[in-house]
Amino acid sequence: MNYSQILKTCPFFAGLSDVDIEALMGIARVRDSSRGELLFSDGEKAVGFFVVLDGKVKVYKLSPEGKERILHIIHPGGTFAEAAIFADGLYPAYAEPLQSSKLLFLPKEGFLNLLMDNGRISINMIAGLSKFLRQFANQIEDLTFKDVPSRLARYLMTLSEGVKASVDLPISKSQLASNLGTVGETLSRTLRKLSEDDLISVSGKTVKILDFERLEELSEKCKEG
Amino acid sequence: MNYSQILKTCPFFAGLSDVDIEALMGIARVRDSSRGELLFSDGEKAVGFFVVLDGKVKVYKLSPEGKERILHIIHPGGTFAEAAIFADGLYPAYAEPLQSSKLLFLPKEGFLNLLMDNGRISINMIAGLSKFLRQFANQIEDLTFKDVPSRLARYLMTLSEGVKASVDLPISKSQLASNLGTVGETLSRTLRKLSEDDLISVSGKTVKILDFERLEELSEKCKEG
DNA sequence: TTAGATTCTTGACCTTAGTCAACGCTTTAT
DNA sequence: ATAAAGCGTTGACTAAGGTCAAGAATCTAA
Repeated sequence: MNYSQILKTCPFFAGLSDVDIEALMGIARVRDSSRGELLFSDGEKAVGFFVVLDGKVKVYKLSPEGKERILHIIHPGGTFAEAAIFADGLYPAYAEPLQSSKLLFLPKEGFLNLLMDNGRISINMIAGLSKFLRQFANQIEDLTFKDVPSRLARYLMTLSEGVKASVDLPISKSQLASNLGTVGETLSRTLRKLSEDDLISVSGKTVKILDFERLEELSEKCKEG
Repeated sequence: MNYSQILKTCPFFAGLSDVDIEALMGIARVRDSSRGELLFSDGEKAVGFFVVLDGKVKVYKLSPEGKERILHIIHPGGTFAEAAIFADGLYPAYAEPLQSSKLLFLPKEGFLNLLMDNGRISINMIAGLSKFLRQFANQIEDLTFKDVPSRLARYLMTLSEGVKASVDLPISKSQLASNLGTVGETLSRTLRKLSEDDLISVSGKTVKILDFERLEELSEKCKEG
């Protein structure tokens, strides 16, 4: 199987010439990793970053008491920890696969050399970081302005891309709760409430959207708006 | 007054050669802006980004009801909106000076051209974005794991750099509240509580730190930890 | 100085959502 | 098949912190 082909489909490598891709592949290592295996820890020295080829990886923080808060879920084509090799040289969080995953590891040293004289790669990297930043800004906005039902509604609308009437949650409900900044119990209750209001119907991991209009409204609504 | 000299002291331009700085100055425009003047709005097309030479600028989001949440306060030497010209080409928030400020405006077009064949500038940009990302991740962590007293304590410790016994709040208390993800009333109560516990003493904008040890402890503590 | 406008403080109240605990359902392993 | 573990649901309780409203203090301008 040709990894270069996979790479071309992912945003981070979009628009790169074959030569650039080859250069990147030259320094990359493929790594298979199974569910629950710790890829790196918060505070550990950053030696490189990852591209997800297959599977799913969660990046999360841990409170001193051991409660986890998921910052991102990375799907195939996504990258993670790319900021770490610049910011302060330490990984800023924990990372582990949610299922068996195939990863590409790009070591810091080699990558920095490539960047220095490859404008295209640099710009892609900048674009990727900018999008991340945007995502984080939205998360912060959500956490301060929106309550749980509203955040859940936004999540569902995003999943359905505004059209699909039926979506499958890509992760477990407790993981989703952590990603939405809440806990399993509250998510459970909120799903029930939205069902009772006939906005959605839930069966296992499958969520049917019954009323796009009101769900959209809810997702835009703010704390007592 | 020589702006190139100022630029050299700010992280975003650190390590650039004189030639690079001149190239940047070649495309930059100086702009004076007074308190409350809107620099750009959320959703507006991004035509460039800014460097603060003098003064202070707040970058904030507005809820539909008009409540503001400050995402950053930018001090001299800092940049803002640099991610906007990459992410989706729109400004992600509002920006306005908290006082009369001197800004440098770098137009998108010219800047992208520079980036394309200047590895050093690209890498600085990447480093800057990475640090931002780190900050945001910390904010999210704080919002989910820490309560208001703890966030305030962390803020004060950062201001005092762990040593200064007396610090002046650089912004108004309600602005600070918004930046800490709370409201004026709660900040006021929290400041009082910390005073009553003899951790600090407050008089106007001046805060004296009476007990570094316990303040540090508090800043690290989590919700019911 | 005085008036007006902000900003800050305080009290009373109320809502959201987190905690704890118990139990049901599903999945995996032996 | 049955145990064991993990995930999900539900109820009762609690507390952090937001809202509203009123008053005090501080700042600004004529």
